[in-house]
Formats: sequence, structure tokens, C-alpha cells
Amino acid sequence: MSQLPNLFSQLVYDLVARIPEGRVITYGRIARSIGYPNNARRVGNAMRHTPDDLFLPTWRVVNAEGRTAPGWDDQRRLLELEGVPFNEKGRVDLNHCLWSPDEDDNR
DNA sequence: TTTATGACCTGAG
DNA sequence: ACTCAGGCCATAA
Repeated sequence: MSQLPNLFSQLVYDLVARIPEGRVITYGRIARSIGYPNNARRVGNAMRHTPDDLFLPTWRVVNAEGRTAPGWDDQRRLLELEGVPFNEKGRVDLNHCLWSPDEDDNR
């Protein structure tokens, strides 16, 4: 019943919470950044089960090709509202919108 | 216990 | 640029 998050999920959620508006990050980069380099799929799974009461910007997480989550068409619209551009193939331009956590190492 | 599945990634061709 | 196999790991069946 209660889905209390393990350490891995906590690290993922804490990072997702920091993604700035108008920027995106990939599953694989999240995994690397929190010290689990081979766990991109796990990140995706964590995203799929993100508790609603955390109000995380999960729409700012895309895959390494800049594609949005399968079956979640509104994700594109949400990103576009923030000014994230999509190319003609329906993918975000990672070279321009990809966010790196080290970018604001004000820890 | 084994097999299939998933909001994934990378390298080869 | 695209397809595909192989790798990855937790979870569901």
C-alpha cells in the first residue's frame, strides 16, 4: 500500500526537484549523477511511480534521444509552455535545453 | 524459480 | 539518421 521511497528513489526525487523551468534532463544522466550509472531504467520506473503529493516536475525528464514518455502526450505541451522547443520529429533539442546538476553546484 | 516487461542507453552496422 | 542487439536492473507475472 504505502509506497515509502527507498534511498535510490529519494536521490532521484531530490534531483528532479531541482530541474529548472524550461530545462530538461535524461534518465541516464540522473542515474549517473546520483551514483548509479547503470540504472537508467530504474530512474524511469521511479518516475512512473512518483507520488503525486511530491509535486515534482516529472515532465522535465526525457530520454537520451529527447523523446517524451510513451503514452503521456501532455508532457510535450507542458514543456512547450515553459519555452522548450521541439524539432519537427517531436524531440527536444538536448543541445540547447539539457540541464546539468553540476551547473549550479552551490552546495 | 524463471520469464516477461519497462517513462532506458550505447555501440555497431 | 535509422535500426538493432546486447546490456542493464527492479518489478510483475
